[in-house]
Amino acid sequence: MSKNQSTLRDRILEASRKVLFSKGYDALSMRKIGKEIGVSATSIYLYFKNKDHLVHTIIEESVEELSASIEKGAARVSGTIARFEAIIRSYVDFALDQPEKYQVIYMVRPEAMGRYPKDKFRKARRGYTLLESVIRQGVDEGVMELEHPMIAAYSIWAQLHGIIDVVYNQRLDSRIDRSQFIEESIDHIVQGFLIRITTN
Amino acid sequence: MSKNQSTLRDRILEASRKVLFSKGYDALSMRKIGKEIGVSATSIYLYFKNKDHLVHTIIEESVEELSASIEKGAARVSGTIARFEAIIRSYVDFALDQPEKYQVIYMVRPEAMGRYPKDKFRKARRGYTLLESVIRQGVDEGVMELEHPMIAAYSIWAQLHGIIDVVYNQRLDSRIDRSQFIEESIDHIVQGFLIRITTN
DNA sequence: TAGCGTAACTTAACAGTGTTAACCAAATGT
DNA sequence: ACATTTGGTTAACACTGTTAAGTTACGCTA
Repeated sequence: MSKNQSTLRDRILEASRKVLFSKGYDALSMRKIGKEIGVSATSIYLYFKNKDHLVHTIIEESVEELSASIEKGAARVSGTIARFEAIIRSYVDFALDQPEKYQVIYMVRPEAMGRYPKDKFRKARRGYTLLESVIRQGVDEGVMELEHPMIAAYSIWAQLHGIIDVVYNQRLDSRIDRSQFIEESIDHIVQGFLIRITTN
Repeated sequence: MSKNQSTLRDRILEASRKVLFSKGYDALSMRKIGKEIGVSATSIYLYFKNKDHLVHTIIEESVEELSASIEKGAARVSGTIARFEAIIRSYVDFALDQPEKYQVIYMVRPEAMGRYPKDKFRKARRGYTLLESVIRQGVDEGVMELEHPMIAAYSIWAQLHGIIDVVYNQRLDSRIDRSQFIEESIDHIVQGFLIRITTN
């Protein structure tokens, strides 16, 4: 009676992704997933330790896609600054083009996160690692001026996340045009890292 | 038999604040609040329409305090850039000094938010409004160069939020010193808005 | 002073949640 | 042919937010 060619684990993931992407974390319930794919809720526990584990698996998928997307974007151009900007652009584009996938990455609060720890996040660091090396290159070439490339990389990440977060959580003033806000924000962030001669 | 001098509504808020600040949103349950203050869970519905309304009330409190704190910080200094920096500092300091109060502001996801809408957020805009006017002043004086002060103000807000969010959600690399990260991030953000002569 | 109205609160219940323990049937290995 | 494992099930526990209905006690008016 194999409902489908694909394995049950895959069907669980697929169904979960669907409701997670469309209705959000709170709407994701084990019983609903089970009903959706015609199986008892408890069967999910045969493949996932608990709900957090299930969600975390999906998050990992998205993180992987984001990383890949950034690497691809960076590879398309050459030159340090161009590459610097390309990485930033790729991050933002991913967030805008695939809102669901981006949002699940930041969906789960750290409390629940703690149980499935850091080593899983090595992948997440891929994008940031790339950014850091570009920054390091920029410093060597003298187009950027900063002391700690690693910190700078994380800082950019955080600032971009803040921008996207505000947009998606609708904390923007209604008078502000979404994409204008994003474009100008990117500009400011980028400019904040390039070398300058300040008047005074 | 008045358990306390204070009104029940106040006692509900106090208890809610306590668990919200210490254990987080997920740990906040109507029954627990009731038990904490020796009253049935349903009594809460006499003073708050539902759980969202209760939480929202507490959020408002915190937003109010943040706004006040920023205004106070801005008033302490004079000069446009000093004031610009003071606002940013006040925001960050509030977030760092009163983590619980800051975090509740961004605790609730927008879905649940939708029901208690925007007019309540006018207060939240007070801090941003102040920032916008300072930026406008900076542009007039020629120390800042940007096209849309309103957008810029929102952008700074978002970037700062991103920084704090990353810190609190422990998405930072363990090798990075927390306060160093914050200090350098502030620097970059500020520099991103001051006037400059880029060496191409 | 009796009676009414209402304010403040409670109990019981509904429908849902994550998770565990115990059980069962079919497939597989020897 | 028998034992073991695999892949699933049902029932139950202890929670959750929320509603409806019931109760108690106080204040006001006649």
